[in-house]
Amino acid sequence: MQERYEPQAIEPKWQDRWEAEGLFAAGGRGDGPKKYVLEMFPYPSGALHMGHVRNYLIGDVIARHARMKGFDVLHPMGWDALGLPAENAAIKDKRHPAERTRENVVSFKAEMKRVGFSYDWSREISTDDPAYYRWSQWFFLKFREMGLVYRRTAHVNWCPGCQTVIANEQVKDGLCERSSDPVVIKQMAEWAFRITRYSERLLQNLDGLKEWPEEVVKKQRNWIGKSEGAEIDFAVEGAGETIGIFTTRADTIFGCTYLAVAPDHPLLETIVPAEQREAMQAFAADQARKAATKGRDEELPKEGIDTGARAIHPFTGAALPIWAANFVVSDYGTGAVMGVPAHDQRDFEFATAYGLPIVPVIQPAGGEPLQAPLDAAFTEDGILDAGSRTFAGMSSADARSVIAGAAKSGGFGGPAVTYRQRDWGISRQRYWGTPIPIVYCEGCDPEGEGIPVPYDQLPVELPTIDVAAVLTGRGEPPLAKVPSFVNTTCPRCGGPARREVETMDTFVDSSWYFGRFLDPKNDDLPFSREAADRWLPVDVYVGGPEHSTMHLLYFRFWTMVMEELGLCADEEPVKRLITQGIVNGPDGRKMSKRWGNVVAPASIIERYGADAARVFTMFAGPPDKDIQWSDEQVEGSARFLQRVWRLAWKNVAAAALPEGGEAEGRALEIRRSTHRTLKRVSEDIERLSFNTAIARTMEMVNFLTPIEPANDPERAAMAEAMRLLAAMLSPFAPHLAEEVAEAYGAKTSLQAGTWPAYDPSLVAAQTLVYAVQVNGKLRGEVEVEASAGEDEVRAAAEADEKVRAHLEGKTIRKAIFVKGRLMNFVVG
RNA sequence: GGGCAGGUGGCGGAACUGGUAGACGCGCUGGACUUAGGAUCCAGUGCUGCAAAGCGUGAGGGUUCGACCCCCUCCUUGCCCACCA
Repeated sequence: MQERYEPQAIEPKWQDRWEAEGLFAAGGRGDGPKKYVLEMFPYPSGALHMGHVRNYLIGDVIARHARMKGFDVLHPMGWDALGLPAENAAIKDKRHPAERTRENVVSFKAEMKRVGFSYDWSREISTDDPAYYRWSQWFFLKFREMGLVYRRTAHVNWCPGCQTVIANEQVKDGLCERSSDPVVIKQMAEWAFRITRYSERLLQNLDGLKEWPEEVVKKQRNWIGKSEGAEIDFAVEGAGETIGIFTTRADTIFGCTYLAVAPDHPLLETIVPAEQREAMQAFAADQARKAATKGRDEELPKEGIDTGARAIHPFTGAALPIWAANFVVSDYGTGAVMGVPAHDQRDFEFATAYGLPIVPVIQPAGGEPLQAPLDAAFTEDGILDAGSRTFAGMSSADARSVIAGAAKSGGFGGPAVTYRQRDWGISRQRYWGTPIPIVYCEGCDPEGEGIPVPYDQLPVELPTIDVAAVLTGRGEPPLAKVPSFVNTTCPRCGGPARREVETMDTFVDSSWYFGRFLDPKNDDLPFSREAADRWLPVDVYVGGPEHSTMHLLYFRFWTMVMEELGLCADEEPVKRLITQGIVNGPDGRKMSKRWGNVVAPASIIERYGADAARVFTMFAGPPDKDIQWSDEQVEGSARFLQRVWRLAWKNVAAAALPEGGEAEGRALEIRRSTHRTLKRVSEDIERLSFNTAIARTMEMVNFLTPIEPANDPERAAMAEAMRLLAAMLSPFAPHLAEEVAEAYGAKTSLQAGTWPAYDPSLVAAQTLVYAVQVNGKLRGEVEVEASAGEDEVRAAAEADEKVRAHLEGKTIRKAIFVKGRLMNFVVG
């Protein structure tokens, strides 16, 4: 240890030493307790930004602390390398995405190392490595065997900017989340995963995710969107067909005066009378166009067209018009609704616009009967009136189940559940993704269902390409322009065949990467069962809350399937989830190039050192809250570390003194302060309150700074304080901590050492300060022996002058005593 | 339109289970040391007030001996979803 604190000198030194000693390698502690600490792996863009730093730091603090607590810690890092940003960059500067990715990884890794993250780099993975995506393809094939993959023609979100299909989850306010281009709806064939088969399980299991933020659980619940109601089938007059509708308000069915179906409802082709067909098609095309061009928050005016077909009301036998309407969406429920204008606001507006009858059948319970004509729908529950015939007099709640039951026994429907969640379309018309392991053979697969590439032919590798010729960002998918890739032989008949030219959504790659870290070199399986049993589930997962409904839902789904495949024992991937807040710029806006308020970690490290950057980031606020960058606060953190250093330097001669021995007087005070701090820091770290943990150490340093030890017990107490302080600070400021610990005699890295235990006898207080209130207002404080009971505290309180003044001439009606806290006199 | 999370000094934030609101840091004020100090150390710093005291956690109400914390109404900021039947 030298007199001056020079982070630029000590930080690389320790980083090299950690690496040389292999301190962060997982699996070195036998069968002891394990901890798998994971942060959402990044797309390796050019430079690390503060948001990354914060994300990884939260994990790093937890990992470092866990190692000191004796856990065998798995803390890996890898690269979510495939995907649009890399491909778009490649198009822009005509370089192969793989090249750029390699470069970025190198610089990203170097920057990460400079921050002092404690990763086990021997497990590094990258999704663009064929040895990795081979297993994504393997999963695709397994999923297909399990009936979880299918080809569908669907309305897809097409981003003209990205020239590809994007998932619902990737559309924000009608714009592509990535490029901000307005998304258009297109009809396309695509591969999809049947995630909806797991909707109920994904929903049910949420109750078990006790250590997930409520916010994320609620978002997922919302996203899955379970809705319980009834499906009712209406016969179409003279067509031999029925239209099923889904409703949550079966109690209102007698108020149904029309049916409304989505403009693109498949049944329309068969039920629309010939003379109406042309108008129908024009309407559907018009609506498709309007839907595609509508703005973000825009709600289109309700439009519809009478199809000319008629449906028979299953309870009344009445013939109801079937309308095609733009407010009915084809991919929710059955794509058709019953129009009950009196009791549904949307139906009301539609009926009003087109002059359809409005028939109230529910009356407010105990209120005034509804007056015709209504000026708005009555949407609350009530009592069924005479219009509901045999169901009249029932409450809405009762009627819902009774009517659903009646539909069931009548053979025209019954209780039904619908989910808002849709299947997961994974086809992307891009190059830089995992190739879908399918070939098409006209000879033996004329239907074009796709023939799986045999497992022993995996991986289907991305071909090397001429970037300028293939990545044009226009036209058919890039891989279609690579004949050597497209043309192949059919694995089934040996004849000529064409490869699938679409690639997979990158969310596929990130759905199971946490498993590959367990066993990154495995050639037989994505990972071995043995490794899974040792390390899964992930104990702590850290990432942004923006992944609540995409990644975090997909990888829960994936884990359920992996469990079914026997790859792992748990069907949930993560025990504890931490969603970290954003790092805003000094101006309070989200750091982004757009605002020019980005702070590069490298510049901070150069100026103040990585430890200062780390301490600032952890001290600025709790992990899940947004924090604001502040140059002054960073300086404050640097200043704190300087103070620690000076304190350690000043007392370093005491390092040679033997530890322990009876302390009294000031030596005892020093020891008390140290152990009390240790207790609180330990507790704060356990509950992830890193900002307050750091505040505790600051308090301790403030207490110790003015002390000039005058004798050996005091000096020894000071040395102990420094040793424990180094341990406490090491998750946050690991480099400085190592340097201090070494100066005070540590023979091994703190990471190899143990988290210190506090001495309970030094933590217990001798005296306590009680607050004394009169009628709930603070009037004084009294200090008493810690063992003092109510009577003693009361006596001391009543003896206090200020308190006495407020009790003067009043009767104490009640005295409330809270042990260790306060005494409250209620007077009158 | 629906859902979720927030609103505490000049600023970032503490207060973990209803028990002394403002820990810790920044900033500011004064002092010490110094050729100097943007270094360091010491003291102070919620508001009003000379003081006694009073007032204070977005606003208003309620429960309680006691409310930043629980309940109701409202305002406001941010995020997410959205013709979802």
